[in-house]
Amino acid sequence: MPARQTSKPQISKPQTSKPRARRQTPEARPYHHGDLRRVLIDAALQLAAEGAEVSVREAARRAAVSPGAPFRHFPNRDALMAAVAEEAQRRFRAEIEAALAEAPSADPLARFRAFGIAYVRWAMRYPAHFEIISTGRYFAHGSSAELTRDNDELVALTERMLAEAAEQGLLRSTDLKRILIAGRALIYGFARMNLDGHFPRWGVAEAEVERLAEGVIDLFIAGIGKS
Amino acid sequence: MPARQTSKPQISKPQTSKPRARRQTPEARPYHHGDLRRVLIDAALQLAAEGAEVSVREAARRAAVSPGAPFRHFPNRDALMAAVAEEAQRRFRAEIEAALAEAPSADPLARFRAFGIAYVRWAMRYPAHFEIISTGRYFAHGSSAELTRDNDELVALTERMLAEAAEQGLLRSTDLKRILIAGRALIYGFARMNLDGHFPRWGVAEAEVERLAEGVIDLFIAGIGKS
DNA sequence: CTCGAAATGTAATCGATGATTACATAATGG
DNA sequence: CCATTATGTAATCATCGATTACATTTCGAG
Repeated sequence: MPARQTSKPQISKPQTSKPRARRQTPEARPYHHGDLRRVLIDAALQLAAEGAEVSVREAARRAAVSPGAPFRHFPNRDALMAAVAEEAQRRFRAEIEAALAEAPSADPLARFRAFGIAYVRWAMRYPAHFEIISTGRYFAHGSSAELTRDNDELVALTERMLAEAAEQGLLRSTDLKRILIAGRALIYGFARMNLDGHFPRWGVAEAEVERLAEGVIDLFIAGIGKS
Repeated sequence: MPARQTSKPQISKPQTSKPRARRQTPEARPYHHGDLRRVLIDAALQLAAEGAEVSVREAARRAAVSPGAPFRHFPNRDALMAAVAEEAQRRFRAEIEAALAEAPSADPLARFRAFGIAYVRWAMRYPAHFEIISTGRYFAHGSSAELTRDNDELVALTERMLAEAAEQGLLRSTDLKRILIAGRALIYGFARMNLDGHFPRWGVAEAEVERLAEGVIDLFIAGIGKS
């Protein structure tokens, strides 16, 4: 994958076509490139999805733009990564909520189960994106209000499910915080074990993972349930 | 932290003292530096502990050696990281086993508890080291036989504890694999949530973490236990 | 409509990094 | 004692994130 031509003359871009690019939304945007910011985020997102290192230069390259251009839209690499994380988190949350929309609203523990399964599935399907939103290793996590908000709402979601379960007398223990953290640790830990490549060492085959996730979550729910 | 002088004349090293450095072990080692390999690993380990980026050059700098020297001992950066991981894993395993040596050998679930707590504590105390040995993001995890072996033995350790618990009729379920993975996911997930900075978002204070870990593990054990 | 200010992109450059190479030197062992 | 070999140095490359000076396009006020 290395050995990328560095002396490529950059094509110099004839710039003849592209008539005008009238704006369509009330928010106005189109400048030179059209919407470099958006394109850069998508490029970075795809870069991550490909398992490649996400570099500002490579994103710029894919947007057919000079290496300095991205810095007009992001003060530094971390800011780009934060934007990428926001986008990923938005998609993540949307998928979780879609899964919950199909779950029986009456049974809080069934909803918890659906949440956990959707969580693990998304992490399996978009490992690089999950990595970005979950570790804060690529940028300062608190730097994005949107990210924090999205995350907090997901936390509140599971909190409500457990509170409801407690109200309905479904739980053995009343220490909701402990149950909440344990449940999340289980789900997060399972997703990460898969992501971090632990499962081969545990004799768990790729095809088995999803079913195992269900089993593990069921075990947990049975453990906290009454009787 | 940047702006490090690049034109530093490197001191040219008088090299007068250091009489001979007779070898002591049957394995022979002392060449020029003494034991650059060892020193580089320690430097990298400390670099990680300081939260800094681990770079080959910086490790070389700390060993007072030229930037190319490390490559005589490691074919590339990843190989250095693998050696660092081996060292970290060795220490990790030693601490886990020390903790288990103090646990009651008769009660397998108590041993499991002790294992989990020691695991989380080590991860809290040496976050960068834990990160290195647990993610495989810094090098190809399967590339080190020693690392694989150490890890497998830790897996086998918990496996045995659960098998014993099952023999003594302490468990509700007979699906040991499921319980094993769930337990590990819980412990690993908890450690990672702490490492990845999730807990502030969950309203968990730093000082609270260790006690919460115990609670969460107890909750799990109660969940899988009979009655 | 026009023209200047602001937004956006380019080109060149900097220091740092991982990696490779040619060369120097010190240790080992026949 | 000396040649082989292990070890380290110096120089060099390409890539990266970042900054700066400069060019060009867009927009809006008059």
